[in-house]
Amino acid sequence: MDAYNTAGSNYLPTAFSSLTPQFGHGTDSNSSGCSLDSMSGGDAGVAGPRKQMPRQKINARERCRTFNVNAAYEALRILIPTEPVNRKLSKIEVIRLASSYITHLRSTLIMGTDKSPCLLQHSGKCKSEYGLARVSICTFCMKQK
DNA sequence: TAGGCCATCTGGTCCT
DNA sequence: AGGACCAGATGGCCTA
Repeated sequence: MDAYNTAGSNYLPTAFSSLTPQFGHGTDSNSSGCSLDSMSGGDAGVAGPRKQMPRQKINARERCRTFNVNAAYEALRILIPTEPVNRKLSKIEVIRLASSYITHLRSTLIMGTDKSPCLLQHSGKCKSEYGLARVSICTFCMKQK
């Protein structure tokens, strides 16, 4: 299931390999280290023979956008506890684990304990705010011993 | 080698 | 009109 990990650990985006992306503080989506000036370089030679000017610009902008998306992923990624600690999560793992981690933290708040709060909450004593007793196995509860 | 993950390109759509 | 966003296609890299 979660067999995919660490695969792209040292995967270096070709267009950004020279940029040394400033991951980490990507809360500001506009200023997270991507500028068109620095990346509209002369690649993208795929386009037609001559009319590549507008296409290059669009491609560079899209690369910039992808860069910002990845910065946001990275910002989220570092908030998620992993095992081992430096395990690189894929994007889909980031989304899924962030979701379950938020649920876990919310259960911690509600139950007032960090000892398997999700299991306690779903054991029947306490239902969610919507009255639904969700049966789920919390990765973060299981991790604690 | 197959499958997973990813970056990039590209065209379409929506918004300002 | 130009920019932002999105999804599909494509090809490369990496691991089992």
